[in-house]
Amino acid sequence: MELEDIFLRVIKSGIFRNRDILKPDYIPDKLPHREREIRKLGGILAPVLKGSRPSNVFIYGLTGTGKTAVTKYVTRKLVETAKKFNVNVKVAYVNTRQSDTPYRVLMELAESVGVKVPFTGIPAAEVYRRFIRGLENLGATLIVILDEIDYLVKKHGDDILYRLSRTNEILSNSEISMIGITNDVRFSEILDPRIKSSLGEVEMVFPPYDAVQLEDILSERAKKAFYEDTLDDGVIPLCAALAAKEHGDARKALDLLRVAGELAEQEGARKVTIDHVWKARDELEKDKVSEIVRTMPFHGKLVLASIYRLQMRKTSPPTTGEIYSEYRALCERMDTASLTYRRISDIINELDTLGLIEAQIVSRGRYGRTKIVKLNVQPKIIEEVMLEDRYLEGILQ
DNA sequence: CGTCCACAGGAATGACGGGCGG
DNA sequence: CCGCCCGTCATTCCTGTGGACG
Repeated sequence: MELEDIFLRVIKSGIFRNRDILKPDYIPDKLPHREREIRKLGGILAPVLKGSRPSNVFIYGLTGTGKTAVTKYVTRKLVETAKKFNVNVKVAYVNTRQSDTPYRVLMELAESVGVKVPFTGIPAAEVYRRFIRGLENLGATLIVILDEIDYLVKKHGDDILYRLSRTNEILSNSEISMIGITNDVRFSEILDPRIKSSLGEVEMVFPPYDAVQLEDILSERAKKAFYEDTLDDGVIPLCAALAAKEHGDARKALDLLRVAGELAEQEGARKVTIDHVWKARDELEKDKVSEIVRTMPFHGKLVLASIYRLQMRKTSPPTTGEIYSEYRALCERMDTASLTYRRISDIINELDTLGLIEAQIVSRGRYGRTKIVKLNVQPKIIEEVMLEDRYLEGILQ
């Protein structure tokens, strides 16, 4: 198929009215099945409009349960209202998975109050001081949203949470109030009790969506995103069902629907079909994996290849020890110095957090305690992705 | 009921490159 | 330009542990 044909098809296609509505960062004006949460969070933050500091809030919920969307939605409305009543409210949104060091978090906070800070070179304490100074100059109430906060704490401890939670004692002209968001249900267990009580003045839990609710969400957005009669009957239910299997992840459901639409468009189809949804599922997985693999350090790729090889060869899922010897053998073949066992153990954990594998600690009694590892993506996709890298092609054989 | 396997994963430390402030 | 501090990756050394086996 010629490239120009694809362009023409997309131009002529009557499928998408506005595809941005299905993108993950789009915040709709209606969030179905989250009305209760919106009202509750709104109620918690409302006191800021009368000049008092809102309680800190802690929000739990699995990925794609609307935590971020609800928080952004409510704080956006809050800022709008504050403007009308001439109240000085600022919102700082930090995703601590992207900004995954205390330094970078402080940097983003500083930037949210208009202070520029270099990427590195100065002590974190100095960034903190500049942030405080910047905030005092504004004389505002700053609502700090720390999204995916468990990433930061697991990697770097809860020091900055402690510091941030006590910042109000230093401030005279301003205030901060915090919203912590996490998808780790057991996160509070690893927190220092002092931080837990100050950060979790109010706690909210976002339940997963079920398939029916996901259908509502999709239908709501599809009305605006697609032209009428462009979706086959089964499309939305299938997207919803697939996402419901992944613990009711609405983001996943929207991705599926959007990519299915894009595939239909590129084919020049008049309608989005169930088939497009299945293809979309494969494509999303492949994109995820190849993105991760591309940015992974070399030895991470070798470890992943080792796991793949073992899984193909053996019937029982491999353990850390087996993976390590396989990895050593691969290193030898590639004429590369191997890393230590300890490091590989960490890399396996990293692959786990990235979602490429699923690692589970098991005790086999007399025969020791280890971690058994399973690939969490289709082997076919690992193959495709490894072939893209010319240093790695052939490594799977 | 104690032992002991096969690891998990914490702590300390070091090498290294980037980007300051002086 | 230098010295300093940073984050990142890696090594070394280490203590901790669930449960089948004897």
